[in-house]
Amino acid sequence: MASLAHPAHEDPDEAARAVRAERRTRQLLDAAARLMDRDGFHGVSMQALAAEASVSVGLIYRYFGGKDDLLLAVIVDVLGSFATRVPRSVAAVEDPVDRLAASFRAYCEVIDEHRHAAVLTYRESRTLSAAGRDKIKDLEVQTSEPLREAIRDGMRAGAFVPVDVDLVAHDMLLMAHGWALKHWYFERTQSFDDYVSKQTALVLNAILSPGSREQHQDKLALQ
Amino acid sequence: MASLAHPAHEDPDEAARAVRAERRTRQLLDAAARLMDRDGFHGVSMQALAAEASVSVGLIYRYFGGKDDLLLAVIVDVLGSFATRVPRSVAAVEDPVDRLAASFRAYCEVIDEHRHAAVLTYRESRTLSAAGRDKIKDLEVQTSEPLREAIRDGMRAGAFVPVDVDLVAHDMLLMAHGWALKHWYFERTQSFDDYVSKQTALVLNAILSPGSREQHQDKLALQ
Amino acid sequence: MASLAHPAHEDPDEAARAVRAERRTRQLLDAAARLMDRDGFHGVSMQALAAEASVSVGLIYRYFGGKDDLLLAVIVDVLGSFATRVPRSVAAVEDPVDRLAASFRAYCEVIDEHRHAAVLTYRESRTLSAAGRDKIKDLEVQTSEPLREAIRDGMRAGAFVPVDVDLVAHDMLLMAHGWALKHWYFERTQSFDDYVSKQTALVLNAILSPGSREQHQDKLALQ
Amino acid sequence: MASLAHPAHEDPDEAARAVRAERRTRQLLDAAARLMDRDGFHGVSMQALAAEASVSVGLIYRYFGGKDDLLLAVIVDVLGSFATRVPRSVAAVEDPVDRLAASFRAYCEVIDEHRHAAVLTYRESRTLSAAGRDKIKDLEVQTSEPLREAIRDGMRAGAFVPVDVDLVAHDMLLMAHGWALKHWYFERTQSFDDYVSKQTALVLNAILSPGSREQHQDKLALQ
DNA sequence: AATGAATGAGCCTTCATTCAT
DNA sequence: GATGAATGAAGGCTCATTCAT
Repeated sequence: MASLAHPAHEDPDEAARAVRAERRTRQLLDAAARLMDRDGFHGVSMQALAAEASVSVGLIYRYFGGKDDLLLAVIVDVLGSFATRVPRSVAAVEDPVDRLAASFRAYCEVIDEHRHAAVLTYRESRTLSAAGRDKIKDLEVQTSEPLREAIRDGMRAGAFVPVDVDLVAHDMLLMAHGWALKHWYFERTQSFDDYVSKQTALVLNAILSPGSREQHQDKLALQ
Repeated sequence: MASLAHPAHEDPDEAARAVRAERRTRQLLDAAARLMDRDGFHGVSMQALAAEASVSVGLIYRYFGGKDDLLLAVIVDVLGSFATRVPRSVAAVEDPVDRLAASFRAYCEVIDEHRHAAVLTYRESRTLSAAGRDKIKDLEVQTSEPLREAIRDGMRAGAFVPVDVDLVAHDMLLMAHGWALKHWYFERTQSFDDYVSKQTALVLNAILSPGSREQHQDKLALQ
Repeated sequence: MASLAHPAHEDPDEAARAVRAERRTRQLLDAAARLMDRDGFHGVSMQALAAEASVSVGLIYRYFGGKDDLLLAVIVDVLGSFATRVPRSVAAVEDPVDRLAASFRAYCEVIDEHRHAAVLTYRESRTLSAAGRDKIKDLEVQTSEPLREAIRDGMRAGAFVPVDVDLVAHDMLLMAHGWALKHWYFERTQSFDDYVSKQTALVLNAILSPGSREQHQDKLALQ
Repeated sequence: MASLAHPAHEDPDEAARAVRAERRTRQLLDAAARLMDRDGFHGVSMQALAAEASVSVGLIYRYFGGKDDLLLAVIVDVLGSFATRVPRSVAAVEDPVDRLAASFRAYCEVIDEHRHAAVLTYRESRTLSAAGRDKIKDLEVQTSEPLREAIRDGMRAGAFVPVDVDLVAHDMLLMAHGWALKHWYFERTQSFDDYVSKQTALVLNAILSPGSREQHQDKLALQ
């Protein structure tokens, strides 16, 4: 915000400060995600967080309004990764079917990387204020837009049979989160790649129109 | 002691006491599920719980070892409903495809009825002791057995194409829980029945073998 | 009290009741002493006590006014043992020196038998009400009277040199209690008999008049 | 960290902090001893203690692990006084008899000054953890070493007749504690000095060898 | 006389938050 | 900006005591 008022190129001090602030924020966000994943939101004390991030307790309050605020920030931060990463992975893909597959894979990758924070959405949502919860719901809907778009495009192009777009997108998101939620179960029996491929195959088998099946034969193996 | 004089099943005192204890347990379990669903495990104080259940704080500790123990009991209680209800709903169904559909519907029904407690599994698992977590994992696996069995039978009978049984069962469980997890989202756009029918259709479209599709035509509508 | 109003031989019911009450009281007092010795007054709950004594919690309140009252009763009970046992052990002993030795031995024996409760006097005195504390102080003074009397008689007879009677009696009481207080230390190096003999020898060496030493030679060995 | 830039003994920050911490610890230890003496360990609540020490409840936990830990610290603190004060009072005394007398007087003085805390050893030992109890036993043994040494030296030099060193030392310790334990009784009849002199006389009368009595005539008056 | 379910005040402890330095 | 000592409200839990049966 400050950087909007005083453009960086006019005040080197300001700029340096902004950079430092950015770094601090990252440092805290990462430490928080790490700890909250391990011990749950309520299992992490501000003092433990300060220790993990190697700062003083007081400093956390310079960057975040309080513990709840921090939780919200952590969750928003992950959801932000989807908004950044997924469109990037999909930008060049024309074919809607390939795009759906690529989006799904991108989701799964982000979740795999943030397995920490991904589950926080499920676990700690009740902790947030109504306002925070609404913000997250919005972001979740926004975030799954690439999936919905691919499905809609595919339907329009006749590659997919007509389906309830929201429902299918929701299922795919659930499948992506499933990797984090039931990681304890699947990690013993299959690799991340197996998981993604098989789930993609299931979805495509369910919604691909008869005429498109041959073209995407390679993505339909269920086992 | 009394049971030596009068066999346990006849002793009116013993029996009356057991009944009262049962009622208390239910009363507490229900109040706990209700409150924990609304405020999260950590958002519920034992005093608030006592008030909700209209008992004193101390009494809770006669029936449960502590707050953690109570959470575990609430979760186990729901999982127990699956073990009781699902097999009953499915007992008479011969055809594996119908059985899969019926099982899924039964799961969804139980979850719909226990929407409170169902999400606790996701939200509060980190709170549990390692032992408690293991117990729940076991129960979850046991609980999803009817789904897996139907899928296996269907595959053997040629009704389903070959699939990763665990994965498909897991996806269906996720879909069932999805009704509770994203209830805030779907309740505005569709009824419980719609949700179940469409999800069933998606699964069957994905795994039904070409030869069986005609026979189950009525369950394949995706919209 | 009731038995004073209605002499036992006139009302067999009353008598039987009194006997049962007596037995209950003993049962509770013993259980309390046992448990309080092991876990300290505050470490014993009324429910634990009830269990140890194989009665219900409520019943304890029929016999004692409450927990504090029970503690007082336990302590008074032990102090009562002194009043009963010590004079009996000493009744026939004429010689003041022998009487002092016999009294001391009797004290030590009672303490050894009630090692449980003996330490309660030291440990839990602060728990008692002022009234209770005063009662115990009185009993303690009364209780040590045999020692003081022997010392006084011995001084009068010329067997002991002139000493501060109260102080010597107090020291001997302390020595007797020392067996309970430091039992953990001495039990490894000496028997009860050794302890009593040596302590007696120390006292006699300290206060025996020169002219009486020869006569009590056998009680003066310090090692 | 600071100590890397400025050696610990020069760093004013570090030093100031240490001093403040020291002061706090004293403040808490003293308040605890005072209150626990008056009301017993279990009679003192952490809130009452905080009030007495004029700090917040939470602060106590920065300095001590908990209530039990604090009790242990109070006791260790007193026992530490013995280890510091007694040897100092005795350092220059050559003659074993004088040394024994001086040690005993020093013990009594420390106890008189810490009358509060001294009795805690007797009263609350059962409250401590096994580890804490062991630590205290060790310290008690260590602490009484000056007495034992003086007795041994005196025996070797022929000033004392042969005695059970441990037992005599134990008795003297008991006598010293007696001043605190039965203070309510003796304070009415005699001064601290009287108490110490008479007790010393009793011990010396008991164990001084015939040949040394004349030389220590002045310390043998029993009344 | 006896039971034991039920109560609720009060305790120890934690931890989000503040503020003087 | 940064620190960390200090605060105190609130939570989980225990247990002496009561009372309907």
